[in-house]
Amino acid sequence: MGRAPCCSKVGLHRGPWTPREDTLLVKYVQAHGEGHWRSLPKNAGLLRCGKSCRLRWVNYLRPDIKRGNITSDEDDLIIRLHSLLGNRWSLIAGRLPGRTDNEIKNYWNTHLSRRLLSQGTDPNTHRKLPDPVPERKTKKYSKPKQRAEPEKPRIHLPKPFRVTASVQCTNTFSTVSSTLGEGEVLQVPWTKFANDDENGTVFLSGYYNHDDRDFINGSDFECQSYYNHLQVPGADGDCNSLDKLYEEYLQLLKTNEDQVKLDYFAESLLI
DNA sequence: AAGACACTCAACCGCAAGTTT
DNA sequence: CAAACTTGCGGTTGAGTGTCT
Repeated sequence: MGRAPCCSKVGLHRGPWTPREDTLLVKYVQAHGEGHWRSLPKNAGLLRCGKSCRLRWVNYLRPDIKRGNITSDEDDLIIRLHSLLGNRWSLIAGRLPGRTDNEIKNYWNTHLSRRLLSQGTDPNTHRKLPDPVPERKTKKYSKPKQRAEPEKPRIHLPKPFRVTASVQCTNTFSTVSSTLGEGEVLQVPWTKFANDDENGTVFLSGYYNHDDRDFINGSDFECQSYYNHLQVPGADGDCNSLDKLYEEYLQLLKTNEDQVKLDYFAESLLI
């Protein structure tokens, strides 16, 4: 598959993964955690290169992978994020819990870019084209059958985040939590104070546990602690951060001629 | 029924950025 | 500080499968 190997990896297994290899990889990562991909194959008894192991884990074996068709809401979000971020697939995937950058990239290339073209929009610039390109008649295609996999809980591991000084505290957890299912991720936007030249948003992630009606993994705790530490004025008063961010986001989309603002916003999404 | 074509997506690559020595 | 190593990203490829003729 793909191109010829860049270097000779004599004796290494290539191509599609076998169930046995998958099992070995999953067991090893469950026991030792992610990382150390270079030494992983040897330790796990796999005849694969570390890169291949990482890719397989990240794009297929991770327990938080969301299988199934991409919903229209996700469609919409991908298009909007792409208009802001371009082909930064990993960033876009970071906003879609359970989706991988590879999946979104594939989906964009096979569905969305074509659809935008047919709607008269340049998929690269998101600007109107003079002449819409008629959509190719797509044949009905159903996904090839995947190996049967046991139902797994959807857990979205939070991405590392950077918190800069002077962050506006919000209490959006309760606002959003009612829409979350067990184990689903919350990504709460925290807007920064605009008391310096930086505009931006920091996304913090956590899990919502309906039984405890609380967030786990410490993110909210850490943030709260951080706020307490900063003693930010109004730290417990503003519950409308999500709304504000969304409005801000819509405004930017409406005025997408203003590339500077868009770039600013896009930059703020960069972790 | 069979071959040609269309389509999807897993897996590959090279490269850049980050980290360690 | 530089070299070596590791990790992650985006672009690309082609095997496998569905649909059409």
